[in-house]
Amino acid sequence: MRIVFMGTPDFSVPVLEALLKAGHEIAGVVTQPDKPKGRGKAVLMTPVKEKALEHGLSVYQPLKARTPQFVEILKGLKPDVMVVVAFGQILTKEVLMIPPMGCVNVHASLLPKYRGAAPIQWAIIDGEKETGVTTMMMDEGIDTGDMLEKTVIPVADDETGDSLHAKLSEAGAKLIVSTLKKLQDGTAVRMPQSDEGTCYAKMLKKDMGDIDWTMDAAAIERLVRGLNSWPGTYTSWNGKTLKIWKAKAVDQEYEGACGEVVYKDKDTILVKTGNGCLSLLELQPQGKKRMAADAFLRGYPVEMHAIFERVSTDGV
RNA sequence: CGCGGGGUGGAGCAGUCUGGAAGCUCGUCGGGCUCAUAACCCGAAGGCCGCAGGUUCAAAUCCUGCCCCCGCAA
Repeated sequence: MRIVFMGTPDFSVPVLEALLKAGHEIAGVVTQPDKPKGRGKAVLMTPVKEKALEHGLSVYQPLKARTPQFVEILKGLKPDVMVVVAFGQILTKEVLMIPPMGCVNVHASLLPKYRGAAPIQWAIIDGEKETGVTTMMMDEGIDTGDMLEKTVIPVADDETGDSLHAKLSEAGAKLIVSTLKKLQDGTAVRMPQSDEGTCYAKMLKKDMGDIDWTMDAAAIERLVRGLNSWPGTYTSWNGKTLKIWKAKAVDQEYEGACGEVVYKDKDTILVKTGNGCLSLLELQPQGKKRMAADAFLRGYPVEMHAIFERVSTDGV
């Protein structure tokens, strides 16, 4: 089929590659404009743009895909279908109606659960046992269209945002190929989403990673895993920010305040939380590399009863 | 020219301001103690102090240029 692909981050790349491999004709690739990123001020291409250029595809980077000018461009590409994966812009009805076969979206959750921007991470943070990917026909709502196919993926005990991202991205790539085939054959079955059991996975924000030590240890552990590697979790120690890369909830109670170091040996730091303790396993001081707890303790002798606290002073 | 931290034996750090013997906590290896040990005691190996120039009697330390890593911000 003749396809216009819309996507932006890493998650979209395997899907684009799968479409190419399946022999579809990519009439054009639409991605977000390049923005200054990184430590200097270098303008970086989006991952999708990089991959598209590698394959010699035409790339479009509209500031807004809904402008009349860009709608004309899209029409001119004459796609049979548009495949949208984490594009990052909301498409208007006018855009959705361009391809005769409609617009298919790959979404990283088992809809109708976790509609929205960050379904992968929220599934971990909420402690879901399984999640997955769903293909659907897009409509004007955010992730509300009729569902086509699903793949269920179990959430591992040590799952992180990154690891799940990789699994779902790969699953999505396989699924879209199957879905397109069914659309082409006319064997695709549209299933409307029920409005029950939906929830919205709001966009991740940096300050979500500011650990609240009054929460349950298990919940903090899930937060640490879900926000790894981006945006990451952190706390404040001795007035400096300390990133927490890896931590494990421990079912032990000690006397002390939430955020207090209640146990320490040469490779273990236990911090008291609202319920149970959190064992800090991999840390990163400001300006330093991330390191395992034992390495951290050699260079930064944390004292018993030291206090970890929230970075932001206002209660959020 | 966005702001900032850092590169010192295998690991993590101190020392740099105020030049003048390479240090700390570990790890490794050997030996000892012990029923035993990740515990304890004794001993040893292991460093172009990121790279290149410069100043000096003398540079990890001061000056100049470069490379690399990282936090914030986007």
